[in-house]
This record gives sequence, structure tokens and C-alpha cells, in this order.
Amino acid sequence: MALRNAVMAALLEGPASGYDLTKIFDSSVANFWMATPQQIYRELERMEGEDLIEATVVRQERRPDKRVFTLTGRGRGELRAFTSRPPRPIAIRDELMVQVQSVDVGDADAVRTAVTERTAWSSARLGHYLRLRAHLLDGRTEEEHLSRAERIGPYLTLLRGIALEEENLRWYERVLDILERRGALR
Amino acid sequence: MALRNAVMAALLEGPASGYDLTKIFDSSVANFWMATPQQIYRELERMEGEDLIEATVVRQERRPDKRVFTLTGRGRGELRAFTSRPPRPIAIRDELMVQVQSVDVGDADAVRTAVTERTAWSSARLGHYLRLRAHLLDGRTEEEHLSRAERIGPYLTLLRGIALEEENLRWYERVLDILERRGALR
DNA sequence: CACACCTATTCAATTCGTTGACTGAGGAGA
DNA sequence: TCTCCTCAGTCAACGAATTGAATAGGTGTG
Repeated sequence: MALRNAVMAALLEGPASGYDLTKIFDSSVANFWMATPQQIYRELERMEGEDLIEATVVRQERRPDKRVFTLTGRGRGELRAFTSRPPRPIAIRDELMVQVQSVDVGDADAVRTAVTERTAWSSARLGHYLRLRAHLLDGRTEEEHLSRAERIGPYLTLLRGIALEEENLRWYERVLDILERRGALR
Repeated sequence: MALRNAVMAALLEGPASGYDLTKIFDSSVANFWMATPQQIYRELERMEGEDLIEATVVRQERRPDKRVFTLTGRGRGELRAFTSRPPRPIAIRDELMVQVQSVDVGDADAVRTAVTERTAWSSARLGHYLRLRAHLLDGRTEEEHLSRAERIGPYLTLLRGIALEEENLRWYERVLDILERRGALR
């Protein structure tokens, strides 16, 4: 019952199909909420049943038809109500950290490989966020954007994503460095 | 089937009861894995059934008896095998971020309060991590610790926790600042 | 021309996570 | 003495998430 809030927040950016939402969840929202396509489609069904969103079928020429969802007034109301309730504590699960925690009894080479792969992933993501930021700002300074834009929420969460991935990259580098030095000692 | 790896990683620090583990998960492991007591106790039952851990009943004088779990050889083997498989992508769910994302249509005052509360939480956690770090280092420099300690995994994940909370605090401050300025404009 | 990947969803099965309540003892402080 | 806190768990029920597979046309690459 919490995924729906993330879905509604995503729909503030404009109408989207289930497929579009899976894309949005893979890119910008991934920053603070992960969801699989199945989760999203199921939740959309329920939300439609509760009049939080409305679907309009869009017929397409060379593609399968799609159902595009928009937030209803009720949906906006629920989203607003959600923002005034205290949020739950953050939930994280990161297997890579578990591997690093147990690296001393584990396969250090494999862990290093995993960290390297995460580095690639994080830097791709950072690049994506930076492009999104440039696109949002569109030549203006941050000051200008913050004082003129209709919505600042997406910009704030984007800043978080950038800071987080930069921090991740620094930590990954540090871990690789330390693990390599340790490996050399053996 | 993933929680068990976190549990085994925690048991590398030494034998622990279910209750101890809930504490460990609340403090150091919370950094990368969240689990409720119920999840932990249930998982411990299963793990015992699969000979990944062993229980010894410790009778206590003025307290209820407890069952203290230790990693078996099989458990260590499984943990090692886990470290050589590619980790799953990180899973995060943070309602606070969803609230920030939708702050423009939401209750900005409530969101600010929520951010302030998270600030308190993060700074308590940071303090805790810093004390843990001082305790781990025990007067030595990081260099010395890394070259002499038997295990470096816990130190590495601790560094991550510290960096993460520092980053969180910077972001929370920034968000409060921006939201207050916005609020003042209305 | 084949083959893989993209769009756009749906279904079923199973595992996992969350909530709330319950037991019971001892210790600390008002 | 009363109440709250810590220790040390257990149980039931429900909701949410994950995995794997299926469908079906279109588009791009070698």
C-alpha cells in the first residue's frame, strides 16, 4: 500500500502508461523506490479500481495499444494526505554490502568484481542524473530554477540521487583500493 | 532467501541469540539490511533446520534462557558461496523521498517536519557509527587497523554508513533551506 | 535472413515482509 | 506497590514482492 504513493508521485510529471512507469521507475524514481513491472501493473489495476487514477486507451498504429493513466482529483487528495503522515523509516537491502561485510571469509576476487560492476552501474546512473539536471535547468542557474519552477520536488530528489551516487563511487574506489592492498599482502 | 546471508555475516562477529541479532540489525547492519525480529527468528529456525547454524541453550540465573547461535562449517561454506555469486541490485524504499518528490502538491509543513525528524535520526546514527569506529580503531590509525586486523569487512561497511549519513545530513539541511525559502515566498 | 531486443502487458506460484498481539520473568524508579 | 523497561522469545494472518513464463507485433544489427 506504499508503492501507490510512489506511482502517484511519478504521475505528477504527467500521464503515463504502465510501460512508461516501468521506465520512470528504472530511471529517476529508482533513486528512492524500486519496483518491478509486475508490481506496477498490479498496483495500477487496484488504483484504477479505487479511482485514484483513470485510464484512457490510446490506439497505436504500429504498436500494441496502450492504456495511459492520469491522476484523478481523488488521487491528488490521497497523495496530499500521504505527505502529511509521518513517513516510514527507510528500507534498504544491499547484497553487495553483505558481501563486503563478509569479504574476509568470502571470495575476495568475486567481491572486487562485484564492486567494479557496481561502479559501472553507479557511474552510468550518475551520468543519467546529470543529464536530467542539465535538461531541467535548461541553461538557467539553480537559483533561477528554484525560484521560478512550478515544482521543485523532482529537483530536490535529483540532487539526492547525484549526491548519493557520487558518494557511492567514492566508497567503491576506496574499497577496491583497500581490498587490492590486502590481496597483495597474501 | 537473502536475509540468511545477512544473518550469517552478522554471526561472523561471534555467536549471538535471536535477541542479540535483532540488536545488531538495529545498529550496525541497519546500514545495508533492515529486518524485524519476526523475520530474524523465523529465518533462524529455518537455518538451524538446514545446518547453517547451531543452537546451544544457555541457562541464565535471573533471566529467561536463551538460544545462542553459531555458524557451522556448512554455514561458512554457504556464506563463501554467496560472496562469489553476483549480488542482486540494491533495493531501496524511502517514503520520505516520495514525500519530497510530491511536496509541491503536498503538505509542505509536514514534509519539513519529517525531514527534521530524519535529521535527528541520522545524526544519532552517525554518532553511533563514529563511536563504533573509535572503538574498532582503539587508538590506532586506520592504516594500522587495516594492515593488522583479522577482518576488514566490518570496517569497510562502517565507513559506508558514516559517509552515507553525512551525505544524508547535508541533503536534509539543503532541503530544509530550500523549502523554507519557498515557504517564505507564499 | 535470422535473431535478439523493444513495446506493452498479463498470469500464476511462491516466498518474503509487516503488523499486532501474547508470554513471562527481573530490575529500576516514583 | 505500581508501572514501565529490558530481556528473550513465539504465533497467526495478511499483504506485498519476486520469479518465471507467455503473448504478440515491430525494429534494428550483423
